[in-house]
Amino acid sequence: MPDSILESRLRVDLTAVVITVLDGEPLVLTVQRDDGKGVGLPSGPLQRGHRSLQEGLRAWVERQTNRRLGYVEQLYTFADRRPEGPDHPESDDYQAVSIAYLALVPDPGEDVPLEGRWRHWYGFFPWEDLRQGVSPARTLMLGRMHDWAAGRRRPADRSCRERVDLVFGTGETFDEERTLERYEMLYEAGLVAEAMLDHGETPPADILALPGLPMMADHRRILATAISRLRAKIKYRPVLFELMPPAFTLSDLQRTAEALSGVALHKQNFRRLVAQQGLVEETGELATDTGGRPARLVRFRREVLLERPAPGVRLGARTRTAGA
Amino acid sequence: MPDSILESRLRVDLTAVVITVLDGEPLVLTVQRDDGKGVGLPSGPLQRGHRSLQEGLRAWVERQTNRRLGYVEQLYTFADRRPEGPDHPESDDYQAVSIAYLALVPDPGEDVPLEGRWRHWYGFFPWEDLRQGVSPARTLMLGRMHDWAAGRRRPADRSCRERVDLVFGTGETFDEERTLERYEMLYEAGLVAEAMLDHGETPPADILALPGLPMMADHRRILATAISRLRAKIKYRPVLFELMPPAFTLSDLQRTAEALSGVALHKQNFRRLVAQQGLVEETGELATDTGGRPARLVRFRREVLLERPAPGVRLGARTRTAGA
DNA sequence: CTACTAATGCTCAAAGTGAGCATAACCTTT
DNA sequence: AAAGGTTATGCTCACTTTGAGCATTAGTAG
Repeated sequence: MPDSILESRLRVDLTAVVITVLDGEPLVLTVQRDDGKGVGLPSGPLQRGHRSLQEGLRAWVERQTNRRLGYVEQLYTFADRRPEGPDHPESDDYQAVSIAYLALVPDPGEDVPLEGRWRHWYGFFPWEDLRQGVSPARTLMLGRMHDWAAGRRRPADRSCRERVDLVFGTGETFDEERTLERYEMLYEAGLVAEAMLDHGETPPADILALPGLPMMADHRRILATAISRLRAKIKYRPVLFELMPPAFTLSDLQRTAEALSGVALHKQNFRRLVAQQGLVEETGELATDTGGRPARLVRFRREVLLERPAPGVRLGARTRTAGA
Repeated sequence: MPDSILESRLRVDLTAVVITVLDGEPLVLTVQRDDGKGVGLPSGPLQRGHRSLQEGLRAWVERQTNRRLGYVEQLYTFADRRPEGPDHPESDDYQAVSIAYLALVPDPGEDVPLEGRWRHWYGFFPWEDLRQGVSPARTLMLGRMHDWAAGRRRPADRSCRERVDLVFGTGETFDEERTLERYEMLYEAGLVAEAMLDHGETPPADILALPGLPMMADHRRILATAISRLRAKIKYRPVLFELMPPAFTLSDLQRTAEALSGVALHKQNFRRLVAQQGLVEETGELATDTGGRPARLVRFRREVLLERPAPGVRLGARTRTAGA
């Protein structure tokens, strides 16, 4: 078969995971699709007139959110396939290629009308929030994964159960960066509603009742990709500051880091790392609304971007939580 | 203007950076374009029948190289624009979206006929090889960058010269992961032939005479992206072993690590790190062709992929080279 | 004035890292 | 067979980075 017949032109979509942190809670910008497909990420086709992929995305999101995006980085490119349900037998064609981006905006406030809505990350991934130790949602999902693992024989010498424990982490060994792996494992186990929807089935009530809101198409997977990337990246690039106001306290910074990483951090060590690396400088002012001793206000030293090779906010030790 | 008019369907290309290491030299698979565009990376359109993007790429490269790809990872998605030369005034359309992948194959040997050719990395990026200390090519390019920096006034307080020194590294501070940044800086300075070709001009002889072979379109940039990613990744994922034969010596492994990272490593510390992390196990055999004391042969412990969260080959200290 | 809260300062042991000396086991040459 | 070259491997030691926690400070609320 000559290639020219097989080749096809495709729609190219730009999809945005727009993240912010408000009052210590990580939020993602979502849109509600009219066609009943549910909650999704803002997304639009690459158009003539977009000067570049990233410019296309910026234009697209700014039109929707009325605010300029600061930090934007490409995440991953996915090929959406037509659903393989009974309606589309043997459909071997792509619907679109979708290029996903991660964008960070500082505290959005409530002043600007949004076409779309900020939602909590952990509404979609309740098992990813370990800040208060183990959440009931995490325990429940881990239990379900163990049930699933028990009912499987894997060819590998490592048992499936061990794999689950490794990826989900038992207590101290939770690796916050493996959000995507955890989602994919849950998907494989059929514990997320999308796994059924993708096969054209209606998820049974007991799946829908599990913690974790679904999203349309593969958007929850894209969000998981974004979370994994962001959790890794804050450690070696100063992206955290893209989410901060011009002046902030070290505790604010730590709260933001904890919001994203989903774990509680050791306070003294966190500030030691931030201070040692010269990531911030004092403004000279104090924040008096702390409830305790006033905190010094600091600002990000933009110069470090030019000075140091990998100036991330290394997170340091976590605080030990009883049952985490 | 309604979106539907602006929307366009595009060709989606899959581009592969296929890497191997042979006798301590890092190689990349290239193809020579008939149309006189020069050397490029293997690349082909996404076709109906490809089950996924990655499968498309695998099929595509396997057909060309007659060997299965092992490790494959998505690199980045680029939008190629129509050249803006005099022939295409105001052309505001994309030629294609190109999704680039990084693939690793073990020692290719010479047995299989290739449509394409393995070429040395450092033929395209001579300034990236610091294994023997500073190369003349690096000194030359750094000097040219200094000339360029001297002729510029930047608004930032940091001088342009300091930025150059930071990204290129002076002696001890060379950061091997910043290959892409260095390439982009050279591009900005007009010191790579592509910078002129992209503007429809013929590069003058003195640019073409500079070290570093050009590639067609933005393929050299894609290769730089791959090198940056790979140099970073070997430190926290055991991808190095994708390039090794089933049994190898620790010196072989180190040579491969040095080939990729472009720096010479401290031997004893390198083996300490590899040993401590349990990345390899002994086969019990010895390699007697070392020229000195025979080396123990080891194999990669695939189990570590399941055991440890980030089992990379941390590179450890570099050997101090006189003028590096 | 006291209790409470959060910020900040400081210590200390354990682990990880950079650098280099010393020894072992093979080969080739004398 | 001994000497000398070459590479592999073992080990030490100072220094830095990290994990963890104690102690003190400076506000607010009663």
